Amino acid sequence: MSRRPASENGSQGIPEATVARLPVYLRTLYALADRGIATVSSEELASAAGVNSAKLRKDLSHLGSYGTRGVGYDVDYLVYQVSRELGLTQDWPVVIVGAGNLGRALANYGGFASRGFRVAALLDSDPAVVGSVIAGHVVRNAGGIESVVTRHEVAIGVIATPAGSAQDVCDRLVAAGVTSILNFAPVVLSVPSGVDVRKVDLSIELQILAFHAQRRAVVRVGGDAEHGWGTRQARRRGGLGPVRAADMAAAMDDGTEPEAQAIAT
Amino acid sequence: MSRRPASENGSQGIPEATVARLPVYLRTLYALADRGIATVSSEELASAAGVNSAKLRKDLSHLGSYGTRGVGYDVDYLVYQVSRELGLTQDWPVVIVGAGNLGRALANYGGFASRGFRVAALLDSDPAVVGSVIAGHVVRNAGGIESVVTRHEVAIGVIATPAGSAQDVCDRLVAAGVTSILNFAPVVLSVPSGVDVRKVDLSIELQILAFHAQRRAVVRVGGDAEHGWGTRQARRRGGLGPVRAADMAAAMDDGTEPEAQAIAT
DNA sequence: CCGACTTTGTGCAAACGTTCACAAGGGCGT
DNA sequence: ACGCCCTTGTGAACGTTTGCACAAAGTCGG
Repeated sequence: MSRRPASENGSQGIPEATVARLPVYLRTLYALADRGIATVSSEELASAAGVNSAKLRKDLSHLGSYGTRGVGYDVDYLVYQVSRELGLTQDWPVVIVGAGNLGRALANYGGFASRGFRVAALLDSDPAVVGSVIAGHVVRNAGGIESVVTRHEVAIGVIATPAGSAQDVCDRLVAAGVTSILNFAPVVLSVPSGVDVRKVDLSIELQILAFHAQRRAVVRVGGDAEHGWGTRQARRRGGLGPVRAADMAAAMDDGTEPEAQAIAT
Repeated sequence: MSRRPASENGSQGIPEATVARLPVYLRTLYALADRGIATVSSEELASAAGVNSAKLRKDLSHLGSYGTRGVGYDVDYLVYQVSRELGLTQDWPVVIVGAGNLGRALANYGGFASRGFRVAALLDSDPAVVGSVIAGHVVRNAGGIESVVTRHEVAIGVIATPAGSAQDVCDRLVAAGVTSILNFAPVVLSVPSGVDVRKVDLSIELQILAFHAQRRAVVRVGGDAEHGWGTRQARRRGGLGPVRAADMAAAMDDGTEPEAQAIAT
């Protein structure tokens, strides 16, 4: 993710963990405003945002002193301050590369446009898709990445291609001047420093859930003692050979397959 | 996210940060195996997975001692160990609620089935969609959540509904016995303890990218010195009413940052 | 069989994030 | 004008995560 050393955070510089929560606060604030609520305490806002109130206050304190003691925070005012801090008071043109299932869903996604993000172009390399219209956008040939990025001064690119093309597309986006990338392809992208990559990976999230679900199941059924060949010490094997075949057979036959993605296209 | 206190981690119990990286290692390992590589060092694997090697080794050490000093890790064997730790040696039936753009994209997503996850059912409440076939699944009425969950012993639910229905759907999934939820709707779900929720939110990711992109732009153009009305002390206003409009106007037309100064206090 | 070389696994310290608990500050009723 | 009550903002303690640096442990050539 191109982590910036926090040392660079002289006096400005909001902790990364805080930045990641600001959008949640913002959304929550919008919801409150919609319900006609003008003022909110840290306790209320925190509970609506699903965090604890001390954390919320510390997070907001990084933006400045925008609350009123004994009263709380003015909703509209805070909306504005958080938006400004996140850079949402300006317009962000975005290119989406890959117009498969996912790219289409993204282009149609309403929340996309709702916070200052605007789809500048939707690109794909498949001739069968190029030229079709999706969510009001004519799908352009992926060959045009450079010209679209330059002409619209796009800073944010979304990669919704299959894994195989992702690094290529990424390189071209970066070469064209994109410095922020949201990657949906299940690969680790390598980018020069100064470029920010965030990834969204359904499969990873499911695997994390599976881990916890499994742990719950094991605890419920078997207690937390170790049993079978799972014990760490017992697992140590002398050489690298004999045991492996059995292990692998067990692993293979459950339908697990290697990569082979094709999210889109 | 229902965070478990790490104190509960006796000798087993893998740090959350490690769990979140295991799927990335796993994917990387599969890619290596596909290229016919049988053995890999922590340095190589780490660089392919985009982390540093000390972190990788520490992460893997939580699963056991599965490497060979002077040699590295056997790829197939490690694949199996990581899979087992994540609970991917068993089959996980998943229900997807919401068959809109996103739900459809998810149902079609190849990577979904590739790691032991299987779509048990696809549900929607819209009569116009119910009955249609998507990715080989007949869309069922959302009223059938309970029976589907019970019959297939579903532990993982995916919410791909609009924000407004998400909490309802979530409550019903939980009541039916689902303990792990992957939420794509832009709301904070509230669940009883013991239930695990992970969220995926495109809009949040974009906003985080926007924050960094903006920061880069500001630094490049304006330097990091403080200027204008930004100082915190100066920011303090008397009441909540009168000054606000002016502040906002000022903030609007001067595109620069009020941040930038000593947190000292 | 030995010694040189490679790579793992881990103790430790520093960085980072979270939470508690409370002083400082501001509104509001009297 | 005063004092009570409420809520913010933050110092300090604690827990978690990262990364360095190196001893332990294994391989491999001779």
